[in-house]
Amino acid sequence: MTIRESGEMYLETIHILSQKSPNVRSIDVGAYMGYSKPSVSRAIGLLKKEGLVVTDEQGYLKLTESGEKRAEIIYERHMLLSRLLMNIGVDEKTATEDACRIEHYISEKTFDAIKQHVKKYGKKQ
Amino acid sequence: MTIRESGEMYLETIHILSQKSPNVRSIDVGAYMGYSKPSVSRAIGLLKKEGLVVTDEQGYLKLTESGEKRAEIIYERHMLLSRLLMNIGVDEKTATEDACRIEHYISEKTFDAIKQHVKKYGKKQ
DNA sequence: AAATATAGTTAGCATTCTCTAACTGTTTCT
DNA sequence: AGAAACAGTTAGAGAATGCTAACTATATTT
Repeated sequence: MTIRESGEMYLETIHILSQKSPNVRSIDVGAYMGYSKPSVSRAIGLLKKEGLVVTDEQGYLKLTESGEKRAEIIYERHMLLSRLLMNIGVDEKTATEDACRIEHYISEKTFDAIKQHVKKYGKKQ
Repeated sequence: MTIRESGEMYLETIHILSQKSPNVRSIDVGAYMGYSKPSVSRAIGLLKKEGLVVTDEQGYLKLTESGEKRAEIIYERHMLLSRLLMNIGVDEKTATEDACRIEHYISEKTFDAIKQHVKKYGKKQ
């Protein structure tokens, strides 16, 4: 089984929370995403089985190398997408929310085009 | 219960097929979408229950007024999205495919911004 | 130490949406 | 008329992903 939208969201969340503080727990992931503990527990279990997440000695969640790679791809997509939307006039909040929902369904090709576009027309905001 | 991504796709498909020929059957919808007969049967049943689709005297599928309205919204989104993607350099096939996947997740606000953008920078292609 | 709080898991349910298998009913062909 | 083909439905399975209830285990507070 390969990872899907839901799994990508969990990976991205761990990635984001890890930047703020390296000690990320399941409960923090759930709080951030607005999901219940069992939902997170199950999802993290699957990510562990996929070799994308591990828990360190103290029980904190860590992305493995492949998990980190995957999370970064999604996160980059998220950033680029929201920038594209902001470039065409969408406010930041809406851009972020929409980017979050559609980031999982964009092809590599489109993603590349967005990258070029954002590079050309204002990388910031 | 309100309609979701899947239902929107069925509505859009009926809308598209109706433009080519007004006599659309479930089997045509299935063929177009690549779904089995039972999947279509079930989905159309739900759309009928929602009052978005009816069958005429000869058993052909017709969108009701509200179904048509809904289908047009989605179709317009589809067109605008693929134009936006083509505007930033994505080839038509990829743009169409990606638009199809993300059209259901875009907010009204973002959609308005895309509309403005497409109006300004090349409405065609 | 006992009580409480916090984190995580297990079990089981619900929804959405696909599928195959098998049935019904209606045309169409020979 | 009988066989075959085609369209549609019913029954039931199964994957993905959320939930609540209830449990375990550990840490903290009194």
